Amino acid sequence: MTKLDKIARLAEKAEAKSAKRARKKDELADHAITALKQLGYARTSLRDIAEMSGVAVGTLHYYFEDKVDLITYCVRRYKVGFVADMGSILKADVEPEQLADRFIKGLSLSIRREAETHRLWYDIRTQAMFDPAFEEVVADIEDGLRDLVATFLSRSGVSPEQARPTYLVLDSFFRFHLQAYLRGDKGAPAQFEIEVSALLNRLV
Amino acid sequence: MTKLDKIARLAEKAEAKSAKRARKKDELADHAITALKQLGYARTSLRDIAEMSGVAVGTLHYYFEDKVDLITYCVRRYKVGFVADMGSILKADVEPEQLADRFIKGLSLSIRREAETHRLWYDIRTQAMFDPAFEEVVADIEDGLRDLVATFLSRSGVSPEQARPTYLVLDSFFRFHLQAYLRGDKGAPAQFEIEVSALLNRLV
DNA sequence: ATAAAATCTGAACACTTGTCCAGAAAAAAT
DNA sequence: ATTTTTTCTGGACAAGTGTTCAGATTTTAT
Repeated sequence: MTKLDKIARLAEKAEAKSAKRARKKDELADHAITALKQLGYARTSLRDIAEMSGVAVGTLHYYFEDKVDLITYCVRRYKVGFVADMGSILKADVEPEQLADRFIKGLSLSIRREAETHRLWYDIRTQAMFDPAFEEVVADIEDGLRDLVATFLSRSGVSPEQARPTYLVLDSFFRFHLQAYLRGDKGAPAQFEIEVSALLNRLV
Repeated sequence: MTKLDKIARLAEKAEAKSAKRARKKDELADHAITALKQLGYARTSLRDIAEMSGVAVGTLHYYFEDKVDLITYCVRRYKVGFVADMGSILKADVEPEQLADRFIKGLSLSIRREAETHRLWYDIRTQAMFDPAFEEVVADIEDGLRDLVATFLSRSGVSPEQARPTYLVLDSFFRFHLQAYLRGDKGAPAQFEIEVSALLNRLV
């Protein structure tokens, strides 16, 4: 066995190790998210998360620097997933007309399915107004969302300059009907579809 | 002195007393707001507020039921003032063309002048997604804001049905540029004016 | 089988939180 | 001037917070 082989073997081991650690981090983050989306950022303690994960408090600190590190990791993880989900809708080969419809339906479905997770996003986004520790992750995610809208618009033949304003408009309707849905208004997602369709038709 | 006179006198006293109490409540609330807008809902303790008011913690409980009561009182108080301010702009006798301009300028000025207070509003609005105790005050204020937009639209000759969607759009731009402004982007309010003007011109 | 390294535990720490309340201080009524 | 009522104080309380860390446990390497 040459020296290079040895080094390669060691590198492999190290990688496998950090991959395992990453998997465990994600596993913990997933449990943390289930806790966070129920209680919100301020009301969720590390003990809540530890209990939810079936793990001792110390373990959380073994994997995450501190509470902020844990929470930003969680938010990033979930929102990346959301952007990917919505992105896959746009990748499917569909006619431009159907595209907008699918996009909107995807969003309204997400209100129904992931209402609690989305409210966590709005919680963190608001926290960022007070705590600079959240500024970066919020800006990153908001960029991702804007890009998502940009690809949607470019596929619909609209100038990409409209990405930011369109994102903002979509977001405000999304947030409003999410709020209504959380308050018990089961018809909110359908209403969301109607109102946003009307708005996009005027734009596209 | 007749018996009726006596009763009237007593009623007067009672009224003066409760008026005095109301004034003191408002005084405390104003101090509380200065604390809340710096730290946000979750991070502001009753001790912070007490210190800011130059008063002992017990005094706060003498005037307010509990923390939620105090905070909702504060939010209501400040937002009512904001709606009144904006409403007075609409009451002035101006041409419809100037109206939109004035309205937008008023909003952008408020970003500059009351940035911290507005972020408190967004904080509470998000809290309402988790804590039903805030649902009522948030719904009330949001109704007030929608009505504000409605009167603006009716003066501009736009169907009042557009009030809700227009409010949502204005809100999203307001929130976004407020966030940018708080992050240090001094040009955000001006940008807000430009973007919203473009949007309203298309609508009006 | 043994040693070493990584993983995990949960008690302990120092601190903060909202709330309560006996009693002091001030104001109002008599 | 005296009593009654209102207003206010600030210490005490129980519960909860994030963080630390010595040591137990498990996994990995030799």
